Amino acid sequence: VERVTTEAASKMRSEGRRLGAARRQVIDAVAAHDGPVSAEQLAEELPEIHVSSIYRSLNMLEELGLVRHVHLSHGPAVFEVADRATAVRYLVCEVCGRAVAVSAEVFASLHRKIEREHDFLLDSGHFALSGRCVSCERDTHTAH
Amino acid sequence: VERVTTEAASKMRSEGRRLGAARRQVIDAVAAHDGPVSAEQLAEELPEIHVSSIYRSLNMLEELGLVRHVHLSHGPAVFEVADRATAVRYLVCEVCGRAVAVSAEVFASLHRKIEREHDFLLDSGHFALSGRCVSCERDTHTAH
DNA sequence: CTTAATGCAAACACTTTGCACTCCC
DNA sequence: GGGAGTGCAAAGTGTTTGCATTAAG
Repeated sequence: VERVTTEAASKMRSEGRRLGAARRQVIDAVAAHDGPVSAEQLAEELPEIHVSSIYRSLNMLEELGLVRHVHLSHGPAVFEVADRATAVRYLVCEVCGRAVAVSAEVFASLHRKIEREHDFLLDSGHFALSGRCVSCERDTHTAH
Repeated sequence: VERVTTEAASKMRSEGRRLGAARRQVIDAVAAHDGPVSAEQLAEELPEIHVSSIYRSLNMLEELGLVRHVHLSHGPAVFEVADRATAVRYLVCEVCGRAVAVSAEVFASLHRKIEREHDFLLDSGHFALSGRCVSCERDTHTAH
């Protein structure tokens, strides 16, 4: 959590970037969450920082490779620290909206298969995988 | 192509829906494409139909299960006839933006694995999978 | 003739941008 | 004190909605 902020600071300095109030607080806030956060949520948590600065900070942090955004479904993108984002994939239920994180390793053999058969290197983390929890699926069937 | 329109007409009638100009033309246009189309593309092809009617038609066709929309990346959703949409998955290159369709069967074992290990029924078609063509990957490496 | 479908304009959600001001280095 | 960072307002996409009008059944 603290490490992220320090790493961010040095990366930014080494690129001639400065570390203003918005940036510092956005990094800290993203790192403080254990799951992904939307820009709007961050704006609520940091009332003195303007939304546009939050977006700008997130974008620059993403360029530096410290943060990544994921699309869980329709609705806003969500951000999280890069190393967590690369370790995890999200399954989002279309019915209840819940997002469950699963290890990226679950996709390893699919990656290999697609690289072999389609000359394509999958980045299966950028968009969540949608579907339905078995429990929601059951509910829609009994409800018919 | 013709079959889709006929099927649509009967499904709609059986739900007390009417078949106006916009709907008929939207169905035909979607069916005429062999790949996915955005609402805006359809609006260009059908200048006498207003965009909002195109969206309304697409949404209702989706409710009837005749059409599905897919998110290829950022940018607008794209629509295609339901049976094609369920047979195919898209791999979208983050660099060149090209979308390649691959058989849904490629994902069959992943589906089973995720159902078994996470009680989750994957609908791997709603969002495209992003990544990079091997050729684009090569280019970004040599260009650094 | 009744009520669903359409066109149009306005609203909406999310994100980016231009510009003046601020404050980090 | 010079230029990157910030706030604010405004614009930009992509999509939906309210309402008066048209037309399908």
